[in-house]
Amino acid sequence: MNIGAIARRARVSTATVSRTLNQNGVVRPETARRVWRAAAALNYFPNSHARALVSGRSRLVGLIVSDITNPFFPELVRQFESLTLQRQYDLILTSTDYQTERMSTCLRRMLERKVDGVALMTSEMDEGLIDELSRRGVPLVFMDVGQVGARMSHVVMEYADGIRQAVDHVVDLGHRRVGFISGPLDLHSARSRRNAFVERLRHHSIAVDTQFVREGTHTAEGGQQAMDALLRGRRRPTAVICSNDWTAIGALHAIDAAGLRVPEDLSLVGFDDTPIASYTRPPLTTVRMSAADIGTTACQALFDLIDHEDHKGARLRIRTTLVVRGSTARIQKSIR
Amino acid sequence: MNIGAIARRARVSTATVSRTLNQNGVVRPETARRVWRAAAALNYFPNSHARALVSGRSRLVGLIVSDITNPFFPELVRQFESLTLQRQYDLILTSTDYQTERMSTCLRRMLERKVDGVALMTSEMDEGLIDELSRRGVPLVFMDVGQVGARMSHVVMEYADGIRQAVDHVVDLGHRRVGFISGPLDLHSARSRRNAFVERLRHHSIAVDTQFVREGTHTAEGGQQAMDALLRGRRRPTAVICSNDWTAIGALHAIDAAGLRVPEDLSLVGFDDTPIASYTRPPLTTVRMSAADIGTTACQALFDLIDHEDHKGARLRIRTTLVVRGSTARIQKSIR
DNA sequence: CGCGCAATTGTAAACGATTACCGCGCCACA
DNA sequence: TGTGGCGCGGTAATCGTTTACAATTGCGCG
Repeated sequence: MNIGAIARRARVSTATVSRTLNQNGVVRPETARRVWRAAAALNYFPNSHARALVSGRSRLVGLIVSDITNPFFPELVRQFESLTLQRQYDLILTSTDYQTERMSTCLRRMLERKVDGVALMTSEMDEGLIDELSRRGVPLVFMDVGQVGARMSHVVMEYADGIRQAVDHVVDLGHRRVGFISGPLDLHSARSRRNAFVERLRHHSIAVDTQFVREGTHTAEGGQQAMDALLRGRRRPTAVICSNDWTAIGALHAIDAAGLRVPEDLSLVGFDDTPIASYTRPPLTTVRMSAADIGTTACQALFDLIDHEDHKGARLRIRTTLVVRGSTARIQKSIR
Repeated sequence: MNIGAIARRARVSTATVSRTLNQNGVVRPETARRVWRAAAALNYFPNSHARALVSGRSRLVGLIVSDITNPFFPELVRQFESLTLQRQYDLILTSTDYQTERMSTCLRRMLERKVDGVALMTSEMDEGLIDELSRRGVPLVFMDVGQVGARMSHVVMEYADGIRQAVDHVVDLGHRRVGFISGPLDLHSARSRRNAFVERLRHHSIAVDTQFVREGTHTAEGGQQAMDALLRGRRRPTAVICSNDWTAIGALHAIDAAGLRVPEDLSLVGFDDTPIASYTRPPLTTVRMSAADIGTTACQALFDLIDHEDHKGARLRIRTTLVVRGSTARIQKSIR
């Protein structure tokens, strides 16, 4: 079931078969029909490896994320995959599981597979391999953390802006004792959110109580523990901003367990606006950062690079919006 | 940077290079060292397409799911991907988005890519292409719905058993007016859960009130609407079992909005035990069906088929466990 | 010293496509 | 009638590996 078999059956050469099937080159309609018939009869489909070998292009793109299990990613992956499918490309998905070493093997394998481009959203980086990719002219799209340059674009998430919106929101509501539960601070994205928080409080001339800034893990468990700690403190915040929705969900649990109510006793803000945010009790006020947008933007950026040899690389920004739901309210009384 | 360049640099033939790099065939240690040095110096890595072309094997496996966005899948994908990585295989991920046509194009592309195996967890099937795959001897692992045969295994989820556990649980707690919110009934998996529900009630000699059995959509929204309908009914159930966790979360919302409490006024059971289940208010009693287990099992089954030409195909069962949390309680009073 | 065998290494044919290049008719035009 | 051009289609090189088979080398032994 290769091109040769078709050629024999249609009594033409393999060159003609190729020309017909790819609709390039000129073939007499009558001949073409014979070829198509033969191909159909033999239930032929091309061998993409042979194709890739000669053309040097694989119609394969890679997507590297740190952890698909993070509820932020599925929507991103979905959009990305959907677009690659539309373009008749296939998608190789890998997760680094936050390990630089896994990142390296993934990249290396992409190199071996001659992927036409790679999009990556992780903090783990292997500079050496990234260089290698870029030296070989493989288009690269970074999300979150990365650079822009020849054959590489960067999708920048405006975390800081989102956090500013959140801070402004609770300050508007009269809160002055504002806490923050960050993600793991070895993550660039977590640090930048925390820093933005501190900065924005300063901007409002509010002293930052270091007791109010806790490190979480971007998981519900981490949020719960951090909130526990906040509630045990001598002074309590009246509003807490979380580095992501899951942290907020964990925090919600801790607050509940302490017998306090949201938003009456404590206002709570999440980040990401994952689907669950509308279904917590109360529904979560959160900073929306559309994973779908990011996926779409990144994929388009990648194909821009793939399609245009001379593309310079671009910096794309993902804006955030504050979604006010039920977990924040005007300050009513101070706690303790 | 191909095998020929290394050969020249190491002053050997390409055959020797290949033998050295693949560690098969015998090569004098001294020669091997020269080859390795040359390979390292040239920063060589093999072209997997050329390899695949000659060997006929691609070290690529496909994973087809209906919708990565369904919170049940990420954990499954993660495990699956993790195992394929361990085996030095790459993973092509595609979602069908519940469309048979997308399923077809995905399968066809896998065929073209000469994947060494495919695992699929969707209801959409293209019998013709499945036959094609199996005729070409491509190992297939079905999850949820499928068949077992030559070169194909089936990971069976014991939905019915899980539903039985759920029914028994609420019946044990004294409930007799038990409702059910199903998934979309065009899905095999949803139907089998609903049927198991009806059957098990009968087994307890409890009449099945058709008003109590509602169709949802496996989403929070669907659960909310279905629960709204249940609560508006003349008679209300005192316990409701949901076809998945998201449905239960939606239901929880509807109950909340109606001013009722879980579990005092109404017991609620979910299905899947997705991560959110422990973080709802109250924490959700649910039937655990470990997505991680499924991913692991399916991947192992797939590699069993890949590794053993003569493997007959197996039927693997995924057991369920009831996880009792706070959303179910002994019946206290009837509503209305 | 010559032979046989084992240990190495080289040569070249695959794998399945794409494509540059060439050849063959045929027609129009001078 | 010769010739240039065009439409069509075939031949064969090419992509980067693997591997069957052949060739070479070295060594032990009679």
